[in-house]
Amino acid sequence: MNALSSSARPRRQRPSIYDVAERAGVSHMTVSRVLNGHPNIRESTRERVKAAIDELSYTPSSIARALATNRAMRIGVLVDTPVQYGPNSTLRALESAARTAGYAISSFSMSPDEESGIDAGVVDLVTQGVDALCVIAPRLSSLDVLRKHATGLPTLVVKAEPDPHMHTAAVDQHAGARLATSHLIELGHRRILHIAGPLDWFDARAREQSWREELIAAGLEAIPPTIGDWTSDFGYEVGRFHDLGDATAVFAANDQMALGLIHGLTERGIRVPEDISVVGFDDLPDARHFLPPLTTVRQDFAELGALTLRLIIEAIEGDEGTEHEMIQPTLIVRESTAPPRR
Amino acid sequence: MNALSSSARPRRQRPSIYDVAERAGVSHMTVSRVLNGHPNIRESTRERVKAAIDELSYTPSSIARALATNRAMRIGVLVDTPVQYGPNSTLRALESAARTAGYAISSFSMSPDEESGIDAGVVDLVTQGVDALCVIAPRLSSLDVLRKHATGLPTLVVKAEPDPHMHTAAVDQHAGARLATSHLIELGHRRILHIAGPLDWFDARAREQSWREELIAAGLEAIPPTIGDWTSDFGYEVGRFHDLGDATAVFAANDQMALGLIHGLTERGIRVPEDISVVGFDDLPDARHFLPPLTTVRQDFAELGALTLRLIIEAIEGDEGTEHEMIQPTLIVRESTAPPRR
DNA sequence: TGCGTTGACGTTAGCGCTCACGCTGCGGCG
DNA sequence: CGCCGCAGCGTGAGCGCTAACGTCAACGCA
Repeated sequence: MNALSSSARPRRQRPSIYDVAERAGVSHMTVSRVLNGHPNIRESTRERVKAAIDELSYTPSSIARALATNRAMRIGVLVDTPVQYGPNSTLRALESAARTAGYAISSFSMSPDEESGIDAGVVDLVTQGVDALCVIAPRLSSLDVLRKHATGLPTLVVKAEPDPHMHTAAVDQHAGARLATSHLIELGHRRILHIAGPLDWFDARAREQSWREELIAAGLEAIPPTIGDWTSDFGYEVGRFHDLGDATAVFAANDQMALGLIHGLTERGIRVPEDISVVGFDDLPDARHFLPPLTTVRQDFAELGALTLRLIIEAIEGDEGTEHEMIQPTLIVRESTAPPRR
Repeated sequence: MNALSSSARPRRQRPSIYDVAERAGVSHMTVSRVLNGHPNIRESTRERVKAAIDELSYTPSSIARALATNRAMRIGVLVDTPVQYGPNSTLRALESAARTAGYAISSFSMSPDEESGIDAGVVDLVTQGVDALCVIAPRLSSLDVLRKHATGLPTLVVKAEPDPHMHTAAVDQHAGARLATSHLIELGHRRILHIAGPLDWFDARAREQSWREELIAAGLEAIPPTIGDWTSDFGYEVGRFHDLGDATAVFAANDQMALGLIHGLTERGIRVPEDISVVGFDDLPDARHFLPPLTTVRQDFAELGALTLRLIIEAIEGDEGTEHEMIQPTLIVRESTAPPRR
């Protein structure tokens, strides 16, 4: 220790492990061992140390620990448009799961309007010294960036298709879209439109693709989908102004576009579900109070967060190969769907 | 430097400042100076160092820097129920503002269902070594906990009333509630109900109080408000089952309760706005597509985030007294309000 | 009695930085 | 011509921890 130990430590900052040690009459190393639950510590000393710890109300510095162990116990999360319900919920669930596992989260949000791209995010998080990277709701282009950067960190992407180069976890988007589409088919609909999300999003692609496949499997025609941007504004435009032909049902790629769609249709005098049935995707907490209450596909984000974290930790510790796991969504039938009248 | 410098550094981890120094043929200190933009570096050496930096694609370790400077460049944010639009937007805006100022964010979410209270959050963030604390959308009880813990860190609370002990910033909730209420009064309504948020939330209290005051100032009676929980489910209950007396208008403390309320009213055969006008609070991105599109009070969360960050940084650097600043909300009139028919 | 073993600690070095110095050479000035 | 001063670097030490050893009694066992 240094010379001015017992008396004047310069500024009364947070107490260090040495302060605790001195107070308990042991070496700093013993304190460290107590903190980390090592064996071979006499019960009496352990208690002395613990007493000193809360007399000083000492908290270990995770910064110093990170420097010494080269493990920050921190996971970096890149998340696209976290104002959206899905990404935000996933992030929250992940944060909660991470905390119980002793990990902290650093999230880097990318808005479409900000020009701070995924590159900047990766650099930012690497600088922060995270132990792993997780990407939520990525665009196709994100993966190229990730591959190019080659951080050397374990990386997991939340997407519904496996990837040869990274770990993946997701709610099964394909199954969800099939659920929605087959529900409409079973009700008797033959002309089923789709309002897709931006097709540079994996989730949007998956939903569009499985909608199409389900229609074809039923011997129905897949009219080219309308490509939206996830917003209720866009759904409104479609409902208000687009030519819907002889369609009797619409599968919207998320609840917000479904909401806007219903608004637009209603203004035009088209009733839901009497004239047109509408299915959404996500099950927003408010979807049950839309007018009419929305039939939609529910994703269990809490479970997704837990699953994601589990895979990330496996990747940090083991790092054998690339894993892929999925969670099954469920269909929630409410009042925005009905059999067609014609 | 240590003996095995030039050849075998044990494991090819991230390069350190010494690797850069060696490659540029200077001392580590010179590299540090270049990194921090110190003067008194010859232009030629600066360039050599910069070249070495991106040949090695070196990124400084913010962990080591934090340990050395005792400044983590990190702000800890405690946020209540971040699935809600308001708190989530504030958090995002704060994150974005913080990043451009060179700060990172550690957020600790408290859900009502998790028992991880604010105490746990404070300890967690202090352990992470944050430079300041920020509390978003707090309950009354949170402040007691904060005061009790006495972290010694600069602390800012997002609430509409000044506090003698901490910095505060907020959207002016009182002004917002007055805006909503006076709008209804000006339309000619005399019996104006209020569905409040949980009264242990500062924001809920402020809105309730100013609704009341505005009514009294206009010589109207303030019927005791219904106390809700922010959810559309609750709004639905009220709309569907509560006795509304001879009220012709309702001011809901947030958009979600307004949405549920309209749903409930509609099911009961009460039309909005013909029979009852409804005003919300928040201006959710989807509120313009509710049926009918919702009249509501908009809060500029981006500006709030920027303001909050500015005050926090002032607190970290200066720390004189406690400041309080507010942002003004605006009323967005849409179709859920109209003059009463009687 | 001698010696290995083990429990219960202490000592030292080092993680990647920054801070406070120390040192050198060169220009200027009395 | 001597000396001061400053630009332009380099040298330690130390931030709060942990990993890897060292140490030293007590104990067991042949």
